[in-house]
Amino acid sequence: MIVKNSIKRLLQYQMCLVRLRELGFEKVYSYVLGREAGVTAEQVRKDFSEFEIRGKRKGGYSVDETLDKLHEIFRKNVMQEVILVGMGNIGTALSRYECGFTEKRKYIVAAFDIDPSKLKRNADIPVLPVEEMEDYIREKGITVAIIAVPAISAQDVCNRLIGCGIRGIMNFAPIILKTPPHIVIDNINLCNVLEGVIYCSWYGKDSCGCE
Amino acid sequence: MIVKNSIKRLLQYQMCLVRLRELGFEKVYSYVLGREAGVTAEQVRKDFSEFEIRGKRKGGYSVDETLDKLHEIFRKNVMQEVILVGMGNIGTALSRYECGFTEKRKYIVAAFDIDPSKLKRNADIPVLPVEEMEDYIREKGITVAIIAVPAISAQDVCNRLIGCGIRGIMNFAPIILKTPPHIVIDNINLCNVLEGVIYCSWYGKDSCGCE
DNA sequence: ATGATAATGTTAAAATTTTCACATTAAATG
DNA sequence: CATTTAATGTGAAAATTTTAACATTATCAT
Repeated sequence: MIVKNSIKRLLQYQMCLVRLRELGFEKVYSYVLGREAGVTAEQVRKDFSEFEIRGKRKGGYSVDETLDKLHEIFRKNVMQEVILVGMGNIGTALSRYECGFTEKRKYIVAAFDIDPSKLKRNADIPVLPVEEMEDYIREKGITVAIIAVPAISAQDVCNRLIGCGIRGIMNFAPIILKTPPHIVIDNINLCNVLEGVIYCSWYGKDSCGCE
Repeated sequence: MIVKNSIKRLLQYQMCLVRLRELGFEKVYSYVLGREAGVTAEQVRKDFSEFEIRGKRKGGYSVDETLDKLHEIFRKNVMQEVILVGMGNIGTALSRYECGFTEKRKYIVAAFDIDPSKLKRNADIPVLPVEEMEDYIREKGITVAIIAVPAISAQDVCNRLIGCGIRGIMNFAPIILKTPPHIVIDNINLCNVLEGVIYCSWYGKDSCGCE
């Protein structure tokens, strides 16, 4: 299962709205938000319509009300606990990453690694041996995981995660994981993203479609 | 300008083919490659058709020939030099990241940071002060950059990059950069990706569209 | 050889996504 | 208070993307 584009845009809008609020905006028009989020005004209105976010016919959208609605949609009030598997370069960076714009909440509650030298049971985000992974997930009722292990072991890790109740996976291993259809997965292949940018920057507009 | 989906899939195919070759495959059928890459066989054939990658009516696609074609499309023989701006968590991880599956080439040739304590002029990937960024880019003729600075300074960095000839940007700052239409940009908002996965893992299939 | 088979390649259809157009309505203005 | 204005909200159109169907052709078996 793949995350829908409209969901991704909604998250963009959320991010933009937080920033606009910081800048003192109390209301925002679809074309302003569109400009900020890099989409058309029509797209903003259509997306908002789909999720029943309403504005005022002349006055645009209330920043606060819209953010409230978005926070509700994305359950910002509920604690979102996520585990991280693999404390290599990417894993370590993620464990330290604080997103600049969205409201802060606790994301990663524990990390797991196979390498004994990386374990840190008492750190802020404890790094535990992978043997304890399944028990931890079951005990805490975790449902979302980040895979940041080498490609060779990613499918195995994935299977184990699904086996103990994980339903959503953000995967950084450069491999397409095979999962049952109800599992949500987002593959982020950093090399491929870069290659795509390089390709399009060479071949130009026509080869890459839209604007 | 956004990177087209078919380009992204082509890169997936490339990755899968490298792996299949390592496993000893000499030819591959569209449905096998589709399975590996997480798409349908028709999609594979359609994409290959678009880029004039041909197979044999019964024998499938030659792994080597297809990879040659893909390498040509993505100019794997040409050195692809990229610079990195911002040596925080993400930047540092990227500077150390070796993609597991695609052929190795030199990607990041230099990094830039504003913090004097992070500079390392003689490292494998030198970390230089941002003041030297423009000169470096112009001198070496770099055209692609990775932005991994805080959101607050990302637009400024972006403007400077474009000003000295950068045409493609992979952006990790949680903000939509405003760029002229011919600039290629791929925004990777890690928090939003995770939020999207969390959302869909809660609300399930129907809310996230396709399979 | 020759026919059956099993894959590709391509054209058409379906589905999805985005854009457009405009009716609607709240606010501002005189 | 009526009129104008400037935004939203939505249904239809357009564009894009994906899927299906099937004609084509290389291979394999007899």
